[in-house]
Amino acid sequence: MTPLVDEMLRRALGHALRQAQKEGALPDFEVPQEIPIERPKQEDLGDWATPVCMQLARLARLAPIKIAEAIVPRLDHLEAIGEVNVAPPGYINFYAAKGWLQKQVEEILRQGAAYGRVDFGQGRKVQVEFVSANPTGYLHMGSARNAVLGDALASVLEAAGYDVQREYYINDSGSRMRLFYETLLARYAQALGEDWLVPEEGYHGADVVEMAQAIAAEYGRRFLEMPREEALEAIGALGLEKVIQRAREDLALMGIQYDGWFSEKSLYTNGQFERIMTLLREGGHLYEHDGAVWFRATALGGPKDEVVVRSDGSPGYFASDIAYHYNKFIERGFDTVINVWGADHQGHVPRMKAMMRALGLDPNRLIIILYQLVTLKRGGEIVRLSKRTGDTITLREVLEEVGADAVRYFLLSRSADSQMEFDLDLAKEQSEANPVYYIQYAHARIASILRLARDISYQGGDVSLLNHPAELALLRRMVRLPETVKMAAAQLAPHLLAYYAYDLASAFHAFYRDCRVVSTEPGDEALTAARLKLVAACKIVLARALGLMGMTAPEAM
RNA sequence: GCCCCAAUAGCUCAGCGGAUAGAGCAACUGCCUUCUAAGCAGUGGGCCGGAGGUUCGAGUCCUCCUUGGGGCGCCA
Repeated sequence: MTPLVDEMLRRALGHALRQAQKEGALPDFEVPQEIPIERPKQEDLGDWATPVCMQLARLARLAPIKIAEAIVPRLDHLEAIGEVNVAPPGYINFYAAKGWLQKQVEEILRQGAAYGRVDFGQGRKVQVEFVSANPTGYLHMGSARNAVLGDALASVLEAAGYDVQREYYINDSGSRMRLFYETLLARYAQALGEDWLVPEEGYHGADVVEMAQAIAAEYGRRFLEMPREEALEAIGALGLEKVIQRAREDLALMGIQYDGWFSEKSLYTNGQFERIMTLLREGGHLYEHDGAVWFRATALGGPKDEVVVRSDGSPGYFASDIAYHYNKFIERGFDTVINVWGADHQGHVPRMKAMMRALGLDPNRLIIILYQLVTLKRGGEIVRLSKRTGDTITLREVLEEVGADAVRYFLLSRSADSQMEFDLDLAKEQSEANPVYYIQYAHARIASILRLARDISYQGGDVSLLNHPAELALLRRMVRLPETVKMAAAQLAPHLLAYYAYDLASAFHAFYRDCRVVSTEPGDEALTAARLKLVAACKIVLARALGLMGMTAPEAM
């Protein structure tokens, strides 16, 4: 675990405030629970700052500057902090101690890939469920943002000290699947020369055609010779398997590995659904109307009641969701569950919260991350994404065209609730001047330096020689990884990583220009060793930031 | 009609209620005999959609309006 400077400052400030009150330098007032610590916008104003004295001015009935002057002499000494000063209208500014910055090089090298881990989550069990697209065809570009967000969020939470499980929910039950199976059977028949029609509401994409052709090639006319229901079931099972297999492959191409794939159907075959219905009925949350079973969501803050079991006896997807979340919280014991959904599912959120209350669970333990939909552009035209009309661009196509790293970076560098355009042509054209390469290039440059210095031993390098402004500026960026991880976890905002990584790369490139690492000048051996240590540590931090975003850190470009 | 998200530089977007609002792309000017020029240094570019309000302090919070996206099914 890496200790966080901002937390140490908070403690020191709280202590100093109380001390000043005890000694009569400040009047009695309640010391705020959370003392704000910020990063000043301009570097010359310090590495950390607190505006707390402005907030306290009214409570203390003193000028902010006076409060600051009472606090500063009573601050505990912190190894990380050098100079402390007071600036109008009442800021306390803290400057990182040079010796501490230099020492972080050793610390980063010692921690290696573990650098940046913080103890924010305290081991709490969190599940991140993401993508979970209906298995009615290949994953398309619309799922990419979900995949990237969910995976990066999971990585960030892991680094922040949570016990994280990544899960994919397979919606292998319900009316959509029926349509998919019917489409597949029709396409299969077509592949065998039969004159079948794809259902009007079915899936008209090329992916189903492809799967049907593969099945026809492998199994021949077998499914045409069975009764329709039997054929649907048999070919459906094959289709589902192909879709899931393809999803696994596509996600693996982006470096995404799940811990669990959860089948919706299993909720019905193992009695889970029946148990939860009994539970809800006993709790008085269900009633019958027009032959359907309804959930009384309005009694629990929902905008309207919801159908759980349709009048034809088939459970709706909300029924599954209730059973599924019961399983997550009660049976598997997650403290928090995060579901990543497209904004087109926003209407489900209130009923999910109502469901939590019905299960006797704190609704805040279920966090739904809604991300705004991505509009895809090609040739200046907006591509409408719809699985059913078949007007799609598959995730695979985009990965092959643009590359996984670029897809991840672009989709990750915007906050979830901003709508965004993804211009395929632009992403390809600009790939040379792309931020992705800018960051990766920094990593590759370091790798190249370390290759050149292969025979130089720098273990004993003296970090106190790192005094050049560019070296210290780089160090200042490097040591921000832990707090960036914490902030990204606290705000569930992995896009902060994208900006951090860019900043870090930028500091490295500036350093690279100003400071020669491997020097052939006689007498430079000690400085060379120190700088090799610095860049080796920087490489670790860059790789870590890239890794958290699921991007590769190339050794050469 | 009601609900959710957004609106910041020409374009794409950052900006945890605090100091002089930032970055990339695009435009313009310089820099490769030395560890990768996919780089560096610099210039120009802003009534932070509009109107009120809260606050010592608002791009950030609240209300209303405008514009764009998405919801409001016995679909998911």
